[in-house]
Amino acid sequence: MEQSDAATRPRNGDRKAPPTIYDIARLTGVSPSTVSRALNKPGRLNAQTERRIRDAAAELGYRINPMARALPTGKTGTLGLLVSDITNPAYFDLVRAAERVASETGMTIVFADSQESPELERATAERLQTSVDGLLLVGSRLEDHQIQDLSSVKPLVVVNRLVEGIPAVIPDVRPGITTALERLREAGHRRIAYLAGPEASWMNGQRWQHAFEIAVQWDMSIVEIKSNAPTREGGAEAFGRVKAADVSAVLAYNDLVALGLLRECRDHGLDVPGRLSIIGFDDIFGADLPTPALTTIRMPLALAGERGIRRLLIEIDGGASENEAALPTVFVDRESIGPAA
Amino acid sequence: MEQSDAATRPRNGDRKAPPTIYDIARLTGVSPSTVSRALNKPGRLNAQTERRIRDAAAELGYRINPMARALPTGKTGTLGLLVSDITNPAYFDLVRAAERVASETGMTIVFADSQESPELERATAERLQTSVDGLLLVGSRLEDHQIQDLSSVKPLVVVNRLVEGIPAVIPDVRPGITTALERLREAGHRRIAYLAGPEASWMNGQRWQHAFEIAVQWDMSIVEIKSNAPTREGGAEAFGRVKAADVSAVLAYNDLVALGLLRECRDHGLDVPGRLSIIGFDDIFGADLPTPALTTIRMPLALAGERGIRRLLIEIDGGASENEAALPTVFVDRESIGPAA
DNA sequence: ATAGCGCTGGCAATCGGTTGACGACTCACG
DNA sequence: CGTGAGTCGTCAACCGATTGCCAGCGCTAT
Repeated sequence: MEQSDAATRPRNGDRKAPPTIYDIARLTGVSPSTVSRALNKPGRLNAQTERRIRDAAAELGYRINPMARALPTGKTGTLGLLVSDITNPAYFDLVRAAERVASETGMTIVFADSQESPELERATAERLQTSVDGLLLVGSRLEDHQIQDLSSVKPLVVVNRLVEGIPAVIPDVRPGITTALERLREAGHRRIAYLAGPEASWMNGQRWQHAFEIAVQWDMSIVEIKSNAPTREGGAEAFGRVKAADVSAVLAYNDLVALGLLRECRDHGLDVPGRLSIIGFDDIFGADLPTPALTTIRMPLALAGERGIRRLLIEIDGGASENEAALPTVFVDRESIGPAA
Repeated sequence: MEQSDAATRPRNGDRKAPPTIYDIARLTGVSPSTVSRALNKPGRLNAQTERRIRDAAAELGYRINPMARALPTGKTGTLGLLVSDITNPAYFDLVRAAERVASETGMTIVFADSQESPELERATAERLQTSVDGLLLVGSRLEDHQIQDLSSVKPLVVVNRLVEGIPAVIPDVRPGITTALERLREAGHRRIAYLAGPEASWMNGQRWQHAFEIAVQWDMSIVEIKSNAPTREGGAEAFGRVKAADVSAVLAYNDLVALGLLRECRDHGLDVPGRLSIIGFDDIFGADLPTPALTTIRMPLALAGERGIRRLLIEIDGGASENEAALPTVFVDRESIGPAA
């Protein structure tokens, strides 16, 4: 592999310091405070002076130093985004949407992943808090009081989680689950299983609870099957228990475990959807790839990311909290469900 | 959906200012500068004084204010990560590895996505540069001179790209492509196609160039087929042109286009690998999901992310640049190639 | 003529740390 | 007992912006 020549590459010492408002002030013969006003209090100054200063700033290629501004104002222009597991494709769209909204409003996203570890999540959250204006916690595995503590330091919004006293953006899983169970019922399924996610996940609780209620209401039997991890491996590993449960359909915590289970079924020659129907959750990238393509319940995660950031911005401004319309989930029927065996 | 009660939620005014070194100084009866030294120059002070100060700091729950530190030192403790498209699963592992290494060394990652737009990439890079110690550009779509300009402002490392005078981390595509074409040749393929990626992508050039050289060397014919976008849609859209090209195998720019093409073949009843063999690039999440599972060339992207950040840290320290061992790609044989029709 | 006002722009303090220079103090040694 | 070498902690300047307060100016209204 070719290597760049150290002699021609700019070393740290070579880089010239970027221009400051003092440079502009000197160039235009005004004081630094006037420059500051010209740049961020339009109208406060004489129009000509302002023009002159702006031109000089443009000419020098001036860019404000966010650190220097942060000191007196206390605003860093930065938002923290903390997700439980970045390698879960479910978060891709959320992250991107969040990043887009943030940069549209001139904010910068600092980003971290807690790798499903509550310890790491707490430590990271605390570290980030010193340098951001607010924090967006997605799929937090912390306990309620820990989240409340964090919220007493800096504005904070949670996504996929409900905590007393904390602003939240939460998709409503009910419509998706209702439709899904309706379809299963129409197809003759009477015994189904819920393949669970992490216990620390609030969203897992929601999914189980609603599936349970609806199943009971419709006279279907439902059992909860544990999984080791909310990943494809976790789903594959649960195969034996699913088989032993003697159910005709499985609703999985998320698409990752559904995909893992689906693959394991294929490898063991268990026909899906002939012998077993499988429904996932999230509608992640790749859910439509296998044969049969995965039937799933789509979470509006890009929207959740956008709403989360907007909500956080309002929170930072000290704005009033308004009730939000719920973000509905939708059932996406593909190929992994069929008539009960 | 339940809504949190605005009255009980901490509003901005409620939050108390975090402790500063001045608070610690007052508490322990020393001067602020002594506190500063106690905290970052271990050994510079009397052991007892240092102890007393550290204890007081711990008791107050002191956390350093990164902005305040950044001002005199010029070091923000932050690294910028700019990828061409965050929704490409290829980058997930890279991003996560980068984040992990960064936080191990106490750095924070600020993260942005340029959505395949050079304009946006440049603007974002410039904006980030004011608040980071260095920038990692992954799969940049900028022109060489633009990258060089950026590099003259702050330390910068590129991944998946080679630019004169700029430190780079680059997987070596040769081994993977060589093995792949070897297999195709053994399987009797003589006419193959390269389904191309974005012209602004240096990596696309590499892949084409090496595939071309090796094909020529082995007396296989090879044609380049354009695609609209490096996505599944782009791959699907190229189906007609692939069919018209009368080749028995396709090497795709990346797994996304390979997957798109594969799906389109299935939908049109073109047997893969019976009538057409397909090889992807990257080995992204989901490549093993379809039937047939996608044969591909794996890029060591997590490793690239890690190396990229380490290299950047060295660059920031003004350290000497050392030649790096190349990161080899490996051929992952799954189910999408077979004997030539 | 003068008080009063709005418009402009400067002064200086401030945010929270970092760091070079320096003085006070201790101690050993000749 | 005087001196030189360390050791320890303080002083004060500084990083780059923001902002409350004030002064000078020209103008109008009384």
